[in-house]
Amino acid sequence: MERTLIKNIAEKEGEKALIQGRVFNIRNLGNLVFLIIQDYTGTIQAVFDKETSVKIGDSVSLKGLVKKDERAKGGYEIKGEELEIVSNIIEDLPFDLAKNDLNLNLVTLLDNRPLALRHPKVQAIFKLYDILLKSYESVMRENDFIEIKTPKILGTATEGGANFFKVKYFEKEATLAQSPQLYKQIMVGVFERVFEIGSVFRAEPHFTTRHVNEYIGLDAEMGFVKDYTDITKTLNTVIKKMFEMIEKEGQEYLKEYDVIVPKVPEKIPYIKLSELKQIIKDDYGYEIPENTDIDPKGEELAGKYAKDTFGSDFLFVTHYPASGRPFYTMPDSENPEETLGFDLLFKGLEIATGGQRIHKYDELVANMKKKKIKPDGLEFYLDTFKYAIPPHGGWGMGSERIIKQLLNLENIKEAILFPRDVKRLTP
RNA sequence: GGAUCCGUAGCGAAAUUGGUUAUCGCGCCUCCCUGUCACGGAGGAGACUGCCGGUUCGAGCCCGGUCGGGUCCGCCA
Repeated sequence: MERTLIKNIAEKEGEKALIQGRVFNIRNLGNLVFLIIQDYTGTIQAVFDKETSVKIGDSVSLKGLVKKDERAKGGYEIKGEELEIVSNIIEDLPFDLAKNDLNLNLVTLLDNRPLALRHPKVQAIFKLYDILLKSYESVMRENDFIEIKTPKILGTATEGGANFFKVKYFEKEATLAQSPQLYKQIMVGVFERVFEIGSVFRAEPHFTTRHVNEYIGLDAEMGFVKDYTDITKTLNTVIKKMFEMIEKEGQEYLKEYDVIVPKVPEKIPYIKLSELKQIIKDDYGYEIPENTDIDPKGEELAGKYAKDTFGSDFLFVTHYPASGRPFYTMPDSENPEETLGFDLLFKGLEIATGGQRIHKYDELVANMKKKKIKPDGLEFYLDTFKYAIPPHGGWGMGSERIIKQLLNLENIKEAILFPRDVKRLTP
């Protein structure tokens, strides 16, 4: 008999069906036993009138008559006839998967990740993440970007500094990519519009709920931009489409978290960093020191400001000071102390960073000198600019941060299957 | 890296000011139950309170050390 997926059970009404899945819960009422069976498409109740030796967690294959029954969740149930345990647990599960909420400490959740992922509410995060990745890919393609994959093992750190991982590479020392930055810029000179979904490695020893040492970046780079607003406008469109797709396709999973997908404005409000700092000080009484980026408390207030003033969960913060931005960032011609770099905040958390880049060779070399960055190992990148790269720019987005903010997760690690942090290298 | 907090059955928590046998819920085991859906009921097992040392008549609780972890800051997506 061919397997019937649980989501298709209605098609088999009145017939005998074969269901394969895992025993999610057992409710034993004596001479009436309910088994809740979970496969990758959903759960269904099977009724047996004899007690079996089956245990929660076992993988089973069962045959029975599919009946419509209002008393069962979902309206259908299976009158069980044959039950075969195809793989049995040899140890009791360490926590109760059958409860509505798993209610585990983060450490327990992550230490037991393969098991915890069997819980529908945990799975919902990754179903939504799947939609998110798909939506990014499709909206980028719609806008003529082509997908590229750039190397993650590099000879030179992308952006200098000490926050990269060193790896042994045969006789040489290599580093793991901190971002696809240099390669995506090079590719602007080839395809003009490119995007990448790829791993990013950061060796910073951070201990926060929004950082990990490996994450998936949603990058993009585009050529022939008029100025940085071409980039923010494109990102605005991309985010809007992504959220629309998540809302359309993710209802089943969103409701697990009681979440309403926020409306992305047609035009996400913009504000210069310097003005934002002033507003946070004047309106919210919180002072951020000069010459620094906004701190987490400031970001939270910026989110509040965007909501209060524009009714928006999103806010572009522009014109970051040159001192805090990487060497390839285009300075503002009206004020070289500031750059044409921006951040995108979602509910008070930075989810993307981007900007216009320097496209002229001489300016790039000069800026590197100014920032005291040696060109050693970066020749392949710099040389590209000798051959007329158009004005361009792009962004890098933290995919897991979007999910964290969307579902109001306490920790970004909940949105990563197998997160890597300072303390955690397994599972 | 700095600051701060926390380690109590498999899981999640409680334990008054230092006081006698460490409590509760879930799970587990045995029994009862033909419409449960976080099933219900009765009974039972399961903990050297992370580890080492100290103070005290007495330590889960106070002190020192050690190991493990969380959160915030810095940094960033």
